[in-house]
Amino acid sequence: MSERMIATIDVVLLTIQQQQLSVALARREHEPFTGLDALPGGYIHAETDRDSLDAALRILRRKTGVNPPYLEQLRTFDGCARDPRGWSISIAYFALVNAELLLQAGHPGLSICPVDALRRLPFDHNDIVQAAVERIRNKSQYSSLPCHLAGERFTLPKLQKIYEACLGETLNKVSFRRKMDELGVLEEIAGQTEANGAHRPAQVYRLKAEFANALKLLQRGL
Amino acid sequence: MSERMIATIDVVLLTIQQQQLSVALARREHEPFTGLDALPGGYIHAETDRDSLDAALRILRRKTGVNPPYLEQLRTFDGCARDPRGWSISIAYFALVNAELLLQAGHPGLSICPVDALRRLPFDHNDIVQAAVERIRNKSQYSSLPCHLAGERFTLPKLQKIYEACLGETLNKVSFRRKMDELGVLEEIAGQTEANGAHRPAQVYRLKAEFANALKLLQRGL
DNA sequence: CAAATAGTGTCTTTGAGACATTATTAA
DNA sequence: TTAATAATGTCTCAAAGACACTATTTG
Repeated sequence: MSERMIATIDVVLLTIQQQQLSVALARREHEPFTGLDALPGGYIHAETDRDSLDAALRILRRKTGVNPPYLEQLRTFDGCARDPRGWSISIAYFALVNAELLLQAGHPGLSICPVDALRRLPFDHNDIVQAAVERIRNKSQYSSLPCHLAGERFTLPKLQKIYEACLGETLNKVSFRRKMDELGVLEEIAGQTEANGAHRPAQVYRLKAEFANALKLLQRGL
Repeated sequence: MSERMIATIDVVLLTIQQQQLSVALARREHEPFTGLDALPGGYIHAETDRDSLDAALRILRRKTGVNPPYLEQLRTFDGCARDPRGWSISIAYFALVNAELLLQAGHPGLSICPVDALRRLPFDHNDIVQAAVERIRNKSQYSSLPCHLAGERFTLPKLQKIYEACLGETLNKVSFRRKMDELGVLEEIAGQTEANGAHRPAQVYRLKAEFANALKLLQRGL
């Protein structure tokens, strides 16, 4: 029946490594392109996955070992030209995780590559990564999205570096702090500071519990 | 083979009727839900559609008779619960068209319903419409998107009403005109005005040719 | 001329960025 | 004390909204 299609999931798992926005790649174990690095992906299992979000979580867990604090659908890539096996549908997802968590999982076959230094990937995976980068650039301008890259505890200077890596530009310190204050998603961990050299230590913050799995938006961007 | 799925397209075709953001519905000709109004949709044809965008255009032409000036992917709705036939994938698209063009096509079985007065639709089509409304609300704040609802020629007061219908709020006239000027997508039709009562007639504008099929974005919203 | 909406000038307020100052630490 | 970064106060400039005024039409 021609209406039945190959349906897969691909996940763009982004993280910050050495102040660079980077993407997790998994060595492919199956044909086609066996042995090459590509986005973590796999088939939807209609018997066990309730929906594609479920499938994306399962695939991420299996291929990267992490349960990301942020996961949303990116968009669907499809057509007759993107897969040598023929007409295919890939529902692409977009996930964020702290780099330490990802390295801690230490999954075999996994690598992390800065998005600006990405080589040619199989299928249309370069297009998918590009769409994810556009999405994070866009949302970083007016939301708390990059906070999910920061891990459990972080200082404002570190968070600003993360925002800057996401946006690909430096930010005004005063404006950045005003915006974080306006967003209202952070809370001070009273009394806890982080020393980082011969100078005043920085206050440590965390995401308020109610925003751990939600985004907060600004009326006006950064 | 369990990885082969039912794959369909659904299109949210939006228009403005009586200053209200409205959605085109088509009477269903096939099971399930035969005879009920639902989003125009159909199967992807792997033999003839190069990709899902192609399929969306074909389906729109067949079910509504129009070739919309704006069409983009919305997102994919999927899972075991949304279709009585079982696990399914619907790649949803989002289209804009001028109401006159749509009525001119006069396609049988087609109706137009304000999104705020929408009754219960089959499948998860209410969710899909809601996602489309969120998308247009969002993009109307900082882009030329609503211009594609305005038809060939229009005055600035009419365009402002269209933006207001999209956003669901009234706008400041001076700010709106400054933003339209800043966008730079409009051109005056020299000498052409439109009278509309016992008062000064309004200048007629059109979209510049280079923006007929493109969006222009603002740094800051309206 | 009166009434109505189109279109524009300008003032006020808000908010973003620049710059400067204070705070706190290690050497 | 010095050097370095954290944190904050404040000034300047740009842009959004409010308001008022002019323009042009019909009755």
